[in-house]
Amino acid sequence: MDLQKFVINFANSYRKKEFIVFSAECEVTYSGKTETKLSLGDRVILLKPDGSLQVHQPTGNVPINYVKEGTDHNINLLDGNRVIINSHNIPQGDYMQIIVHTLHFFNSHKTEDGHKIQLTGTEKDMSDMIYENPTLVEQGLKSVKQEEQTNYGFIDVLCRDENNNLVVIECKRVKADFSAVSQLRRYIDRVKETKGITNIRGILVAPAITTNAEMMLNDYGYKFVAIDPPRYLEKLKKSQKSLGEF
Amino acid sequence: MDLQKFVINFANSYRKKEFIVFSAECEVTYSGKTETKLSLGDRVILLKPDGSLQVHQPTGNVPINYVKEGTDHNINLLDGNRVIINSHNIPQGDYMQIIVHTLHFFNSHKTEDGHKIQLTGTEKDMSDMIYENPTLVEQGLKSVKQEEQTNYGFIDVLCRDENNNLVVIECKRVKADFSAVSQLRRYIDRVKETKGITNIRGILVAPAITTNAEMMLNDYGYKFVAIDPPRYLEKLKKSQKSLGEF
DNA sequence: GGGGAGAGATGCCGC
DNA sequence: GCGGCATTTCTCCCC
Repeated sequence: MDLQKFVINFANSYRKKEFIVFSAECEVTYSGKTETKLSLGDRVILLKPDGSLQVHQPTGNVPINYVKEGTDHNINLLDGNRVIINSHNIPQGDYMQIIVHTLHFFNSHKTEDGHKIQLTGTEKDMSDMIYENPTLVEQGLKSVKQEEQTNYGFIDVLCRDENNNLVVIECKRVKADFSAVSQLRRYIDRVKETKGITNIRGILVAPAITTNAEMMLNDYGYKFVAIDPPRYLEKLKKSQKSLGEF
Repeated sequence: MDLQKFVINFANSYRKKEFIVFSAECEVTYSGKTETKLSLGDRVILLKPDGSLQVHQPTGNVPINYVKEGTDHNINLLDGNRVIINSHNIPQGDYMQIIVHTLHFFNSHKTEDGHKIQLTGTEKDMSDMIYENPTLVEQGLKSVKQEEQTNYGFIDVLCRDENNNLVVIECKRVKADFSAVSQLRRYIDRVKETKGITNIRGILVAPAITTNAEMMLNDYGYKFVAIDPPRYLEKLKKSQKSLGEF
């Protein structure tokens, strides 16, 4: 497909809100939240029906450049042998420019997909599990409230221990770091202040914790309990079962 | 292209490490860090030369499903009218399965792109600007050190004020929130402890701060100074200039 | 490779 | 829309 035909096809497909996919040797500049410049190379470009556009290099999980949904796009022949695509998103303050030198392929088509993804094994699942069964965390623990709102953010799970101390529990589905400990401390500070109580404990629940974060946690007098998110428990059970079967 | 030809072309292109792009009505399941299920719909799929694969719905800036670089892929006819692609990444513990019902288009090609993106206007640029010119933040401020390491993380800029107090400065390139305040507090706590001093102040520098975060900041006795990242300053100057010209 | 923190983070939900 | 926060975050840098 020559560049003139590319311009016409692109414009038609864009007007019809089709999913446009093409590959080209191109340069990209972006101006908005920052300024970026990407010199000539081969990239695959997706322009979705919602107006979002992504530029993909041959490596990496994320687009090297992009504009969000609701962006307006404009295509023109720049001279005999180049094409320029200007993309504006006024509310976002974003502007992107692609200069196409060579087109490798072009495709566009109507798409139908109303489905949402179903996902399990999130932090919320972990919080639910602990709220339902707080003794997983500590003997004698009783759940009080989930997602308790404070002015300093919300607490994953609030419990009482067997000595009737309030216990603030913060869950992380991956290895806990400094910011998790800071978050826990922030909630405890706030509860101490608003409820005017001092017999309050903090527990950080995660599959693991970094060494330094654990030291900080200990400095603050809080506790770490290692628990995997629900999905990992299932996986573990299955693998143990399989091992048994062999 | 019929499904049998799709399987053959896919396998050939994959072996040659070409950039594969296709669109299909398909189902996707993923098992790894979580478990996901996505039922039948139209998606565009990218398989890059590095082994990473992404599934894109017609909307959104990010892939709905993906596996990272270094993943192994396997394609087969499932029965007369479906194709199954199995993707494994053993080190990551990831497994993905795509069942293709209808193929909309297929393309693959060699790509060349060794270029890295150039980017300006980051938090580091902001930190540099403040280190070079600390009086932007406060009259009489003198820079001491950039990226001072503490056991609780590193400090963006360390200064002394005109009364010889140590001043810890934390920069954010976007509106500051609770976690920025928590971060500042963590560093100050640590400096107080390790250096055994109490005449230490905290300043949070950002273009803006949320109301609640500012209350928390005030509770802790720290200070907020509104400064835009370098690029925004330029932008502001330009827009003021333009206004003057009209 | 782990730890720590930024990112043009993105996306989701709540108010 | 802002706020608060998780994310299969991803990416980079430093130890």
